[in-house]
Amino acid sequence: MQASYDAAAVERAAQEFWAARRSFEVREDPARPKYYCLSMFPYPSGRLHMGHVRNYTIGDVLARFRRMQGYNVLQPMGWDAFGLPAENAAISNGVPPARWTRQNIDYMRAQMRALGFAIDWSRELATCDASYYRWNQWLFLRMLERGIAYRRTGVVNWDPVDQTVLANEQVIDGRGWRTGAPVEKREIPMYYLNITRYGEELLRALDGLPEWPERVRVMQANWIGRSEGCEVTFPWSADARAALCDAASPGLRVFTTRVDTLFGVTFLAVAAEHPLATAAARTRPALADFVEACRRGSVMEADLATQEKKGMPTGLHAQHPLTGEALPVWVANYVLMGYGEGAVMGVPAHDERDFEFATRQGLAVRTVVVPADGSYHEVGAAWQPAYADHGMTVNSGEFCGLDFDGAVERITAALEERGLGRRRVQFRLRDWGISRQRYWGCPIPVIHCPACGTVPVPDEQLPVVLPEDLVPDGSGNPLAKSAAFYVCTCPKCGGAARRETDTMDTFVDSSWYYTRYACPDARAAMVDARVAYWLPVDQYIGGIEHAILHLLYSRFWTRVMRDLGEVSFSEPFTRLLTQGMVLNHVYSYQPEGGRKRYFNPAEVRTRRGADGTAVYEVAAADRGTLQVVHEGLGKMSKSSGNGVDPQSLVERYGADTARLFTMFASPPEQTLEWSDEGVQGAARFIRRLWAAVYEHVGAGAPPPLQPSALTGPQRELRRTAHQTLVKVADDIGRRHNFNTAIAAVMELLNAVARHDDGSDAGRAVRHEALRIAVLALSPVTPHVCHALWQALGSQTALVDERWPQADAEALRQDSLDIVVQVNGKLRGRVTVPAQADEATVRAAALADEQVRRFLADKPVRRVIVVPGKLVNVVV
RNA sequence: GCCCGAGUGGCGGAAUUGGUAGACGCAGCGGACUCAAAAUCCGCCGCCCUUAAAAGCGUGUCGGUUCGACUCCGACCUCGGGCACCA
Repeated sequence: MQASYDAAAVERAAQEFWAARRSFEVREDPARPKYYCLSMFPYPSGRLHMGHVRNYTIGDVLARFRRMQGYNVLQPMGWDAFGLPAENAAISNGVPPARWTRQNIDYMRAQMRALGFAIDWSRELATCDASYYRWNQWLFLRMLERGIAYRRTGVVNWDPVDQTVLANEQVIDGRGWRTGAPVEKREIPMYYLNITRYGEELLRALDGLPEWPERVRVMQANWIGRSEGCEVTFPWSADARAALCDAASPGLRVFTTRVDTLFGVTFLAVAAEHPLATAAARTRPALADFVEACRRGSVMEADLATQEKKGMPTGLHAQHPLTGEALPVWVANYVLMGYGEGAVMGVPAHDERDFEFATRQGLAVRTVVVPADGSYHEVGAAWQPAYADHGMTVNSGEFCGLDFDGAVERITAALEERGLGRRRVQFRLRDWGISRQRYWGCPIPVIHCPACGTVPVPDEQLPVVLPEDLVPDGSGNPLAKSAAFYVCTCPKCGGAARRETDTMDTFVDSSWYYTRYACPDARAAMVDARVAYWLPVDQYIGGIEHAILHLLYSRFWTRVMRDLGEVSFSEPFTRLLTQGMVLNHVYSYQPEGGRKRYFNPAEVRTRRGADGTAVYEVAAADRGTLQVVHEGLGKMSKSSGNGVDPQSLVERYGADTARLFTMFASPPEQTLEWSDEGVQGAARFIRRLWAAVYEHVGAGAPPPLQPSALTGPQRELRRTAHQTLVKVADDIGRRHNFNTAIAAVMELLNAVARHDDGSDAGRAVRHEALRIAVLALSPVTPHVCHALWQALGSQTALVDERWPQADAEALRQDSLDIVVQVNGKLRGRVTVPAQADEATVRAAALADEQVRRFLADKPVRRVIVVPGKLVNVVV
């Protein structure tokens, strides 16, 4: 054994050992319990960032721990290889996305190997491989057959200068990112997946995911947004009927959850895209301008929700379904075409948005619900949240004096009788639009024939292969300009036809990759029998930012596969761990009138200024130093220039130090603050562990441990070691708090360092303690532990070692320290035998001198004894 | 705007089911070793008042429940994630 720790040599040796033994390649083994441990696959952006290191280290710790517990552990890895950044790179440097992506994958794979993850690389896949995405296409065709996939128009961001569709990310302050032109909305035909068909099931099944974080389930439930309400038809007045020229339309249909407020309706409002708005705009230029104005701006919900509530009357009317009153119909920008019917009934007295709108437009406010406690009888001039509460109906004709449930029931019945309403469940969840007008994605397998219409590509012609030599230039999809791609013959009539040039949303790729890992080489089918052994995923690890979309789409896609008989489970991920972001300090400098520049914290030096406050400086290229501003902590990102390159970290300290620091600095669900000093602390601990083993081994092999013949301090160290075993297993296996598991091993090493005992028994106890420390830390720092395990004289490889049971005899305690409080304040401590009963503990507490001082001569009113912990004396 | 989180010493964090607030680490201070520095080892380290001890105060703010609250409840403030075409 080397006297000093050489991370590079230790890590190379361990990785070569694992590679030669193919330690992490796994097969189905029905005799052993399986554990499928999966981290979200990365987008191959070029290099790993610290978020990846954190994500994959968490997964690796869990995978290695479960392996030690005897599970047959699968930990695969792959690449979410389609997406926008490859096109952006192509625009700026002319390299085809395929080449850029594959180079990035090669580089990042090497980085991952250097970090020593226990990955079965034989299962690696990339979503840009035709052998993978052909099954996206195959399943899409099955969905098309069943009506789960369908075509309709949808709204997109349109850059009028580049003549291209923009992603939300490419819209900055309502303008195109490259052209700066104001973005417009445009309706184009797109493919949708009918996820709302599964809305009810996706919502209910959340209850069957007890090992998902509560907040993720809540977010998904809110996203699905099931609400029970009523669909109400307001019959057209003559003016609206005339304008619409649609005899089939009986009236304006709205959805409401508050049909109890029906008598408070003073106006109706429709979205700018609603057919009535279009019809009314034909004869009213001002309204046409307003509708046109609503079409400008982005399609993002956050923008729509924060914009000023504007509206304009259509001049048309519809009739109240029960009173026949003529109600004005407005166009309002806060009504969304995508939700419900694209029209709402306006009840200013009992809905905050309607109240704001009515106040601004001078529309009437009619109170129809009052609280049971009589706290108000009339809605006032300023909005109060209580106005939206359920209460008792008033001013509602024959429906007065009813509570919410009663009013809903009777009013709905009255509407049903007239054929103007019915109960309905409405979801906030919308169908999933998967068409992207982009090149670097999975082609949608349909053909447009002038004679036959839209024709699915026959299965035997799959995959529709994406050509890999095209280079996007920012002016639209190059597939749409590539005759070699789009010119084809119709599979039905054999005539000339045009291939669909839209590609699929990359969320499709990531909706089932975890299933394919079970059988990455299956050629004849999407999945095969091996899936039944490995799936569902036992532990999924990834960023909280995926809490809704990716996880919901995966749950949906899995159900579609289930209904097609491809898999037999409904939920793909049994346990979910959502890791927090990695943060670092942000430093910037903005010259007057110039552009703000960011500086990496590694370049910034801190010193005390004349007044004692911190001054931050960087060395300027030309002369002297430049004073920069500390903006606080921010997510590590290219744009803030505050990233830490894992590569240089591994080169400087080794993979184990990188892994140890990221696991120790904070619990996985919380944000992680980068700290160079913390990294050094992690490196220091590994050196200390190495030195302790080196020193111990240098004294020769100790004799076998005789547990029954130990001194007090020897028993104490042994107890600490076995307690550590229990705590680390619980912290890693149940709590996923790796930071406290590591702290426990640090405490054990501190105890070993204090254990200054050269006797045979003392050395035997130390030997056991060091073995336990190395074993317990091995999921986190596998390389150095691999070497130390050998140094401690083990015949077996650590990677094949089992997690030992703690020795109950070693854990046993003879006496306990009990805390004594007087009126809830800590006043003393007493030591009692471990078996002492409540009366003994109580007597010992009351007899304690410190305690008696605080009791003085006051009568004891009550004594609370918490067994094994504390006594509280109340006076 | 809507939905979901988080706030504890100089710093990262610990306190697992309502029961000792500050484990472990970082930084700092003092000491040992060294010609010296680095590394390493030992000790101290919430605030306040103190020679010291003891007392008092203390988990974003305000209020409540309880013998007892970082933990539960209500209101507020600040920071972060998501909002359907970034992944």
